[in-house]
Amino acid sequence: MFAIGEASQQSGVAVETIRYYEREGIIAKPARSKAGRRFYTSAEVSELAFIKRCRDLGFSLADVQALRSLSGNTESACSEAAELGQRHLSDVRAKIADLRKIEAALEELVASCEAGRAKCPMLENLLTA
Amino acid sequence: MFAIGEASQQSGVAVETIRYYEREGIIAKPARSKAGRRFYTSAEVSELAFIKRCRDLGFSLADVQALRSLSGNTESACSEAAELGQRHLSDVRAKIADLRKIEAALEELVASCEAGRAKCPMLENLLTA
DNA sequence: ATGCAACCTGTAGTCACTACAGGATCAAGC
DNA sequence: GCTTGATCCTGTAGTGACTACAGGTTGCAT
Repeated sequence: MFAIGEASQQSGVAVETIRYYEREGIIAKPARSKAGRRFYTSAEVSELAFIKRCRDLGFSLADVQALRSLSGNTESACSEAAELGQRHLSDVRAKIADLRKIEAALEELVASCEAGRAKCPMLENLLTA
Repeated sequence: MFAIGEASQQSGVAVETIRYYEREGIIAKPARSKAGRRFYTSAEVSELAFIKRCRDLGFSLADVQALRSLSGNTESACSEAAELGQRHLSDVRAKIADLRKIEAALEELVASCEAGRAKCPMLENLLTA
């Protein structure tokens, strides 16, 4: 059994975030000491680590819930998980494409900028595009 | 003078968002009709369009404020604007790099997934990485 | 006994909107 | 003059996923 600080260190999820997950019903309420302190089993710590890995991959908490419910259900879980992953991958690619457009536009804008002019080409562009 | 709906259409900023910008002090309070309806000059509509262009490039509202204040001040405005742009460009590039890592990880995870197996490799990976 | 780190609850703040609810006003057609 | 429907108004609450306190309690080491 691990106190919340230890669970945090082992899972990589911040203490405040663990409490937040509990409040939001994303994880089950853990055991408590007589004085009211939370204690986590190693299975619960692993669950937090699972959530962390999913979040690091950019899955929403709703997706994480869905993935977690799949991990119990062996029947066709894999294709559903793959679908969720695929959909998220598409989102990520769309975001990359958007950011690349922004990157190109910013490069052009910044490049057009030379110090000391009366009128800044970057600002002019933004003002009158 | 344009009503808020027209100002919205011309600038591309949603009506609710225009009111939000006013509440937050990002734009000045516009003229009002006797009945209390907002009316915008074409200069104010251009200002909204400027904000829209900046937001579309991913600048924060704080950055937009900074850029706007620079557009009045000709002295060294350009180099400051360029600096702001450069910094934002770095942020964008960092985000792209993050998303590319996520993209690669997701590709691998999804590729490892084949329907019908008892254990889903994607879920296994997420559960026990 | 004392100090301090770690824990507790509860609330409010972040960012940039977005979505109502519940009502007032305006312009156009009949 | 009346009705209809679009547009407008204020004010508040919700979004996602945390993060940051304030103000207090507990646990452990010295």
